[in-house]
Amino acid sequence: MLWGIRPVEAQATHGIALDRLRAQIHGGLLLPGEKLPAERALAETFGISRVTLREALGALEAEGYITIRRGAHGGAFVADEAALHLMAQRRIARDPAAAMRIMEFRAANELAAARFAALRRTLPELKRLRAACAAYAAAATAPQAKQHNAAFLFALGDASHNPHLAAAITQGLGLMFEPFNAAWARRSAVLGALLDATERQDEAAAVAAMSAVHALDWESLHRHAAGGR
Amino acid sequence: MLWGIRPVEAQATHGIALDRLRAQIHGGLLLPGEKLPAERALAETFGISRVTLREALGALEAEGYITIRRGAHGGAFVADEAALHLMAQRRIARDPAAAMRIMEFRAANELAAARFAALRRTLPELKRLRAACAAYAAAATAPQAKQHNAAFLFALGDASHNPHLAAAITQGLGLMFEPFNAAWARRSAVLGALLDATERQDEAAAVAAMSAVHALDWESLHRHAAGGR
DNA sequence: TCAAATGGTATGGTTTTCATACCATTCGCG
DNA sequence: CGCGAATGGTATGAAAACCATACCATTTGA
Repeated sequence: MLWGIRPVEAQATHGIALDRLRAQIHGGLLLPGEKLPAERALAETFGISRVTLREALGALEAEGYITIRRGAHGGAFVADEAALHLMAQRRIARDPAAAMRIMEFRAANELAAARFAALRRTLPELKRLRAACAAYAAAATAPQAKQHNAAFLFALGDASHNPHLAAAITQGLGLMFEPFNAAWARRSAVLGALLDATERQDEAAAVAAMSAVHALDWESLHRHAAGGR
Repeated sequence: MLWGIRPVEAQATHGIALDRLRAQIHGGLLLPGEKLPAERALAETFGISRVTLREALGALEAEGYITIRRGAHGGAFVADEAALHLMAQRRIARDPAAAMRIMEFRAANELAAARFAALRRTLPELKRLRAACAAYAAAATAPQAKQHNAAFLFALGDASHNPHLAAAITQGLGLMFEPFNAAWARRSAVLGALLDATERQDEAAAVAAMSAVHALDWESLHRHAAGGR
C-alpha cells in the first residue's frame, strides 16, 4: 500500500537558486547592504547559466531582498538593515506559529548536533568553533553577530560528523529569518559555555548549554511574536 | 559573504519519483511481493506523465527493488522478503556508519515529535495512533510489523503538529532501509507505553518511551552492523 | 477466440535550460 | 572630455526534459 503519496513537483533550477539565495539572507550570512558576486561569477559558482540565475535574482528583487543596479560598480545589493529587520518582524507577526515550528525543528536538530559535536569534534573543527565564537563576542553590529552565530552553528553541524543533522541546521537557519537582535552580549556567554563543553568533550554540559542558547532564542522569538521591540 | 555555496543541481522529475518509490520500500510501506498500481494510475497520482514514471520504474527495477511483468495481471511487483532483507543487510554491512548517522537523525526528530505529539495530539490523531499500535501488536509477519511501525511514526509526526518534524520523520524512514526484524513482540510493549504517555499527555513519559523504542532500534542496528542474524 | 488489462514503443509539441553574442549603463582614469 | 572596463539587460537558436497521444505486444480469463 502506498502511503502519503503527493504529486511530484519538480523544482525549477531558478527556483532552487532563489531558495538558496533567500536562505543566505534569512540566515544572516549575507549582511545588509552587501554586494553579491557579479552575475557571471555567481552563475558559475552555482553551476547554472546566467539566464537562469537572472530569473532567480529578478524574483529575489521582486520580493524585496535585494536591489539591482547597473554600471561599472553595479550589481545586486542586499537590502539595508532596517528593511530586512522589518521584513523579518512582519513575517513573524503574520504567522508566529510557523516561526515557532521552525524553532522547534531547529532546537531538535541543533541539540543533537551539539551532543555529537562534543563527542566527535576534531581539533580543526574546534578551532573553527572557537573562531566563530570569538567573532560573535567581538561583533560590532547586530547583523555581524547574526552572521557569526550562523557560522558557529554551521561549524557545529560539521563537527557533529552527521550530514543529516548538518543539513537540517542549514535548512532551519534558512527558513527562520530572525530579526536582528541587539542583545548579543548575553547570548555570547552561553555560546562560550557551549564551546567550553565541546572542548572538554562534556556531552551533558554541551546539551545543557545548547538548551540555554535556545532559551534565549525562544525569548527573542516570543518578544517579536507579540509585536515587541 | 556567501557561505557553503554548492552547485545547484536540479533533480529531474523521474529522479524524484524514483526516490519516492524507493523510500516507500525502504520504509516498509510497500510490502514484499506487493503489486504497485498500474502505470497509468500511478502516473496520475504522481501528477506526471507515464513516460516519466516509466523512467523511474525502470531504474527501480534495475536497482532490484521491483520486477515488472506484462500481461493482463502484470504490473510492477516489489521484490520478495528474502531479497529485500538481504539488500537491507548488505547496505548496513557495507557502510554501518552511514546507517548510524541516519538513526541519529531519526532519533533527534522522532524524539521531538513524540514530545510535541504528547502535548498537542487531538482525539482523531490519538485514534490513528491507537490503530497503528494495535496493528503493530497484531502483526502476523515481520514486514507487516515494519509497515505498521512506519504508519505509527507517520501518525506521530502528524500529531506533533509540526510539518518540519513530520517531514524529517518521513525522510529518515525513507533513508534507513532497516532489515525485517522478527522480534517485534518486545518492541510492541514499548510502543504501547509511548501510546499511553501520548494519551495521558505526559510529555516526560512520552520522551522516555520514545527513547526506549530507539534503544531497541539501536540494538537491532548494531546486530546487523556486526553482520549478525 | 476474443475482450480486457497491462506493459512497451513511437511521434511531435511545449517548456526549461543553456551557450553565445551583443547592447546599454555607469564609473574611473588618462 | 573621451575611452575602456565592469556590470546588468536583451536576443537567438540549440539541447534536453517533459508531456499528451496514439498505437503495438503480451498475458489472462471469460
